[in-house]
Amino acid sequence: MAQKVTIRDLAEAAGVSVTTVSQILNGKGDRFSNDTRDRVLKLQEKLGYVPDYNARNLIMGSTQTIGVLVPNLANPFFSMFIKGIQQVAQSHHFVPIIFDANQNQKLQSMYLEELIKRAANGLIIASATLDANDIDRILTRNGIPYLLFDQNDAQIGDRVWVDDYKGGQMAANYLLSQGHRRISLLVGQDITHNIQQRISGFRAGMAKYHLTLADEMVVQTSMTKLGGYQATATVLAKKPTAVFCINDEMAIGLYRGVQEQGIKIPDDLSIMGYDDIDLADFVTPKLTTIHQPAFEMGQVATELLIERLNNPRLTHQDKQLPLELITRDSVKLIQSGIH
Amino acid sequence: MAQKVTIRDLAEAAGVSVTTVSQILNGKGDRFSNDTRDRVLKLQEKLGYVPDYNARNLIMGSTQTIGVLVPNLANPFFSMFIKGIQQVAQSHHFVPIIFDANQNQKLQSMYLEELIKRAANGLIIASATLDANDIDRILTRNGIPYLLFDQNDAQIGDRVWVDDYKGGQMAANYLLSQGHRRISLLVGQDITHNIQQRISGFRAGMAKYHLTLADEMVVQTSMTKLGGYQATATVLAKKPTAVFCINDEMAIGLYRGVQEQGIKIPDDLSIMGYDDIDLADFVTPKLTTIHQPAFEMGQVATELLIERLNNPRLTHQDKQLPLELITRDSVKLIQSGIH
DNA sequence: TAAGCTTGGGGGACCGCTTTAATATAACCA
DNA sequence: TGGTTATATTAAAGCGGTCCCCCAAGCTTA
Repeated sequence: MAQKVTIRDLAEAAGVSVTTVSQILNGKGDRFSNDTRDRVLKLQEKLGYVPDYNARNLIMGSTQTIGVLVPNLANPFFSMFIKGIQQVAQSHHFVPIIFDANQNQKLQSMYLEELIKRAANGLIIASATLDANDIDRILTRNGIPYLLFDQNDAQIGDRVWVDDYKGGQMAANYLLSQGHRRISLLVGQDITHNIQQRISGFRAGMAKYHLTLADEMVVQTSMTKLGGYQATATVLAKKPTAVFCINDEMAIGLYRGVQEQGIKIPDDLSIMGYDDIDLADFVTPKLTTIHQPAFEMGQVATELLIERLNNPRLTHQDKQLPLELITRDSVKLIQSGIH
Repeated sequence: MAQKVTIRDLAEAAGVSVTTVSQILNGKGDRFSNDTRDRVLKLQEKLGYVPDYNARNLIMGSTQTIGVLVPNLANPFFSMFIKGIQQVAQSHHFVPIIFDANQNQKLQSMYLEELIKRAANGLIIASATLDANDIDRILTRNGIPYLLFDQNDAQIGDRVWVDDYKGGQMAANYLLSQGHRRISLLVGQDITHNIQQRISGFRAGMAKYHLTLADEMVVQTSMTKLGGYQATATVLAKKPTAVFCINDEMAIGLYRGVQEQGIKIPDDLSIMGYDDIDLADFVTPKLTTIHQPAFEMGQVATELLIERLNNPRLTHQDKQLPLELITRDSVKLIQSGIH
């Protein structure tokens, strides 16, 4: 490879000073003659000069980088979330660095450090296992603005959220309106704040019907397809008429387990999910679920963060996005004596 | 935020010179007394000193960064691929910067430039729409090693691949062995080299049975679930007994379209996919497909690239990974007079 | 005609770090 | 005792940029 061309090379070639080149290339060249300006620009093209990223950032103090931490890239919800991030980051000339922390505590800390090292301007963190206060401590110490996602309890950092409590209620209402009374709840291992909200909302929804969700009706497993599948027997043992899965992935896993037993959805068992990943529309039967606007959430999260980057002394930002019940084919209307 | 702590602050606090601190922190501190070393290390912890990334890279000339370009993050195949990349990158102290080019030509070029600007040490490119020669020209001009993926025609850059030709054959063989003769092929819009191989292999497989794949039996659509779904009518119109989808995503889309018509898989129609994304095991009926080791491919790709980074004058690297037929429930054994 | 603008351009400090080469002291050996 | 070597530490030269501030020459203007 040819030796890298520096600003000094370019200056020399153009017969001007380094200052002149720098100014012109940074759009501050009004005070130079057209002649000089053209010459520099032409020569830049010709020599293929690209300002050294590190040198530039060193002095500018910004990397135009946003760090992103998600628990699982393979979950379509997060794929969409990331796509949203990428889109608006790009339009603001930021670059997202994405880490899949794999729900692994240690890895997350590592990545967090890596992002700090790399002087990310801001962070978007969707972490189940990192403690919000830990994050806050380490990040504010380093003066890095961030936005917490999927973990909205702590009143720190900015926030983009959906009303999970209401989402839980919506799910309950719908299931109950379809006549279901014996409902099982399928949840993950570590209950983040937002999930907790969903559950509470669901409970509240049942309470309105003067029903309570017995503890024995909630079963825990990992929040993946496999987790849902593995929980099949346990769920079935509860003899529910419907099960509300705390995310679509698990619902899809449960689909398989249930269908393997020859049980028909929704005739023998109704299943409801949460997230509305693209897949929900492609399984058989199509999954009834609560739609979370993952892509928009990514967009808004990034917008808020960049907003704060531009204006550090903004007060706490908070944006809520709407949830929506998507009724498809996985929940059956059953007879019910009540109501 | 407290002013960022620099190496000078730390040096002063420890009562030693900047050099000393630098050396100790970079593991070259053998020549200093234990006393000094401990003092510096302790103080680093206490002050929370993190070396400035840009300053460091400026002088070191390396960013420890690998750029990754994929066509679609939401495709589970690429999610897994990326997970593989992340894993080995991490273990070699590299950080992947991932871009989802969204099958958009312009975006891809933009991202490529961005990656060059950011002085990525090397690139892994899975691009359908960028011309291999263009990539090569721009990248070698900048002296950046790279590895092309899913586009193996060009004999440039390193290469990790599976034998798609054989994969196509395997699919054909299996379908034919199950008695299918009237087979439709569902492919994408832009046929990359590897896909072309799959198709050729498939054709060759049929040829062995003295059959030919009529052009009218191949239908094109976009390589997504939605694409598969939208192709339903066209596919059905061909009246095949089986259809081979060039990737699993399309197969799953087709599943839905077909099932909406009340057509039973595999009883009325057999469907076969390619990739073996995790989902293949969770749809109903479970999808018979050809397994591509996405995760391993990500791992190997990264290993090869890092290998080259460490040793630029390596000869062309080439690694082949095995394909595997995964028979599940979406292909039916039908009566056949032949064989 | 001297002071003051305007126009076009350059010198050089500095960003935070690594590394080379040099210095100072202590220890060892014959 | 003087020379050699080992031990412990540092001064200073950059890396490739940006930007503050100064400079020179030609024109006005009162």
